[in-house]
Amino acid sequence: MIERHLMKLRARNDVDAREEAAIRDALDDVRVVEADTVVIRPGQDLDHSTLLLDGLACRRKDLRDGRRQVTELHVAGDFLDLHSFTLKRLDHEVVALTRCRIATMPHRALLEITERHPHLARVYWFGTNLDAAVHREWAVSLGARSAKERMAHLFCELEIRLGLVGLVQDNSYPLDLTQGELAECLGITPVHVNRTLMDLRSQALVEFRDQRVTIPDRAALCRAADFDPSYLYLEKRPR
Amino acid sequence: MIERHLMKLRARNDVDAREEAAIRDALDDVRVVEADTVVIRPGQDLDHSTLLLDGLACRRKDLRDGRRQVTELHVAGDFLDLHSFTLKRLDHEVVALTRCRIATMPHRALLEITERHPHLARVYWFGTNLDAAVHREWAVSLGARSAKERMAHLFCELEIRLGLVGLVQDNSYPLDLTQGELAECLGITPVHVNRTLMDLRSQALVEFRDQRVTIPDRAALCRAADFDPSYLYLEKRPR
DNA sequence: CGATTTTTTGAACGTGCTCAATTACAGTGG
DNA sequence: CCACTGTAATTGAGCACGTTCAAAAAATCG
Repeated sequence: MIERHLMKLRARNDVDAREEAAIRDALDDVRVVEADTVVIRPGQDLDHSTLLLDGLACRRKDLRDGRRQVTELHVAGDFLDLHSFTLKRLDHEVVALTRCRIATMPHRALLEITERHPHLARVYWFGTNLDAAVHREWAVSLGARSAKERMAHLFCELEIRLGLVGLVQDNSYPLDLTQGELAECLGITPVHVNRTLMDLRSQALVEFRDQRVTIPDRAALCRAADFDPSYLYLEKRPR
Repeated sequence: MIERHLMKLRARNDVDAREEAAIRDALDDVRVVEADTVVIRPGQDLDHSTLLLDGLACRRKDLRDGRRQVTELHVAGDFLDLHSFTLKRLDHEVVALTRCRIATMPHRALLEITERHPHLARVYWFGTNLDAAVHREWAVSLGARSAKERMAHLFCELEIRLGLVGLVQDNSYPLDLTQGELAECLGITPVHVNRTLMDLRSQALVEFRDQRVTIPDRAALCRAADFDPSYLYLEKRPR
């Protein structure tokens, strides 16, 4: 059940059996939410954090006039709002983009973890800092990269993040997003997403069809994206 | 010396005398760095975090071809890299934009704080999550707002953040940035910064001259910026 | 004061947007 | 199985925001 979450944690940090048990104990409620459901509303008082067991979700901010920006995509194994443990309310919404299986962890349980498992507490603090690193990279994409580079960059990021949790097979991974949703991630219009996808496909850099991304030539895509994975902190840190 | 830092913390969290003393004890080295100095290089191994006592600094990411994006501006009282406590190296550089006074806090001391002062540890965890919230809002600006809105939004953000540490007087605050540096924050060219500034000034929304920002009509500027300060988490949270 | 950086202005250009229409596709009920 | 419906993908044409390149003016600094 939390195997994907553990895979993600252990890619970067040591997590021993006691800590693993503490995580399992801290989780209580598991439920399924349908696609296009707002899981957490901005401003809502929160007394628990939510772990994504399966599916695709995102953090999204809405402007008054209907414009929207997705600030992060979440894959299986990610906490959707570990930061709510300290923030107690969110400045953004959390939305299920596909049908999602989620588990909740009460902040009370997180508080206990910080007291009884200081190392695990740092691992989780690291987790929120990793989200921030992803935010920074997206800001760079949105501010300094062309539409084509941005899109290539996102496909590279997801290839690594999904790979960590075992969801990449044969240069290909599932991505159940519409072109319109992709547009909200990339800060461009759906029409331009379509044209950019065709452009990338025509160069055999990425194929995006039937809810699947295929990357024929990883090195070429990384080059086109100016992709440097160091912001994903993939090396393992000592305990 | 750390008065600004305490003002920032206390705007959002309770910090008692014992905790204040722990912060003072944890800080050791104070020094001055000149304007346009790279304070922290990306990838560098870090065993301490750096607190900005005075001056203006930023987090900046550089692309291979010279393009750059600033992902956050830092004012007096901000930690420049509290996240390095868990990350141990940064995915971005930290640059002093003006002459800065900085103090360092060894990670060893931070580790002690997390063990001896769990509440203060959460306050600092909150601090890194606040940086992430600012990153998200910048992503929204870069992805979904026009150049004019972005610029107005940044001036609103800084008005609040500098206000918290006592640096706003009479609708006006110091901002020692060139138009070129502003361009790197906003993801537009220096030429367009110039034109956008003239546009904002012609509508009497903002005046930016002589390293100072003046906001004649705060409400009007917020409206033009679509500014909603809730992402800055200005309400005080219970202990 | 001369040297250098920053700001300002102009004109042509291009990436990505807008608006609109068409095509493809998936789901639903008859 | 097919007509019907709604959503998503695709294509086209004109347009606009912001860029690029270049030069001039102004401010800053030694």
